[in-house]
Amino acid sequence: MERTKRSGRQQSATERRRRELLEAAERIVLRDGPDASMNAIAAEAGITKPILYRHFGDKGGLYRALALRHTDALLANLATALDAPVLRRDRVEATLDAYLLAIESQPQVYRFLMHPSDEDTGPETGFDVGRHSAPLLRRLGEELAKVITDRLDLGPGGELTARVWGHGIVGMMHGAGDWWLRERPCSREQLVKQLADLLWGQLATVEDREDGPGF
Amino acid sequence: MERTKRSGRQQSATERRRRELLEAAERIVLRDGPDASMNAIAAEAGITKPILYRHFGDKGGLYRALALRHTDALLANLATALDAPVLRRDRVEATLDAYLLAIESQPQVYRFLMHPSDEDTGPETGFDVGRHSAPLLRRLGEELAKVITDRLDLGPGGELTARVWGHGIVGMMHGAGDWWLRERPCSREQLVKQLADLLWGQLATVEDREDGPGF
DNA sequence: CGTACGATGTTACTAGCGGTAACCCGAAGT
DNA sequence: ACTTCGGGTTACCGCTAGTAACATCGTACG
Repeated sequence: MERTKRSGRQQSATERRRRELLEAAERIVLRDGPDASMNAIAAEAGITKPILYRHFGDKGGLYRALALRHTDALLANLATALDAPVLRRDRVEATLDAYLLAIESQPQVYRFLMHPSDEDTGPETGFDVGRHSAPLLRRLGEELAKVITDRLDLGPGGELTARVWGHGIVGMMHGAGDWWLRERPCSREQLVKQLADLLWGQLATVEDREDGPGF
Repeated sequence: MERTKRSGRQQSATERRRRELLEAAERIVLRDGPDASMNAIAAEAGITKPILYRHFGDKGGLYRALALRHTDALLANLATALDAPVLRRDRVEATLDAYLLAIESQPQVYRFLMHPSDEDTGPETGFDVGRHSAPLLRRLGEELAKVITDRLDLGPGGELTARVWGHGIVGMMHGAGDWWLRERPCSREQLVKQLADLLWGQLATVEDREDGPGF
């Protein structure tokens, strides 16, 4: 059992190597998009394919490892925005802005995270059909649901409401952000304001058009 | 230029054939998911690959043709729900319900439409980077934006607001629907009600928890 | 009637992908 | 000295999307 010295050194070495490989992979993914090939990644790292497979198992494993870092970073950002001690409206706007700033400043990372072709979530029980992508969105939704549950008094059944709202708001953020990133129809501040207005019930209070068949 | 007779007959024949091929493709896609191979589709149709390529150009073309039908059908459904002469809240709920009913009753079609691996949108000008999937969501968002613009009096800059809201609401519907379809945490009616509440500004009016650091 | 055309269909192939088996080598441990 | 083991390579498998070349049948036209 006296392998701590060697084993420890080895482990740190392999982890360093792993990080190097991940950085090379990131460079290639940023250059070639989500369909970067293992050959290209291996070449960028100065090695050949089997090493990648030894480290990450399969392509999904590499992509998951690669995604985890950015996912964690983004989640941390959003968590701080969500914890700011300000008015609720300001907090919501800050969170939206943090997300949009992230996807705006690194659109290639965003596209990679959101559309990882498809990977399976491993040997999961149940759910035999139809697993696809975007575990990030699920994590975001659950995280937001937790915050909502903690902060708001939603009464009985509030936990369900919080989860619905969490995933709904995240979906809204994602959908609008995706469209905005592609078309750039306005500034980030404007987008944040419009979305916050929507969440603040403007859709319900705005008047009908006078000329149309208003209902 | 007198080829109308033959040409017409031929065209109808080829279109019939095309429909047959599409139906075979649909059967396979429904069975094998979005990564159905061209070989499998051709085999199901009783032919071989090159014919598929003659009819649809490439795999993206086949998938686009296949997606178009369902997309149109879904859009038509939502349009009728969106045009119902009832209160705005009821109309919103009906639209949400129509969407959720569609994805609930045909989840495989839904997954195929939403995650078509990745296809390029053809020789499009501009947008050299980052095209991915889900043109359906964009169409939905734009359609909803049109309805909002037509119906609501949003004042100056209202067109932008309508588009933001359209894509935001569609994103909310999509995100929540995707999560709901996977976890089935509640009935469709409950989900619709919660989402409509969210759009009706409940997030802004609900009270803080008394025990937490409410802001 | 013959013939040229056009659409339908096939076989056989290329190029590249993810993934793997077999082997190689140099540095540590006893 | 000799074994063990992790990092690395070559060469391969099975599969995919996509294509070139060839065969076949029906129909329009001289």
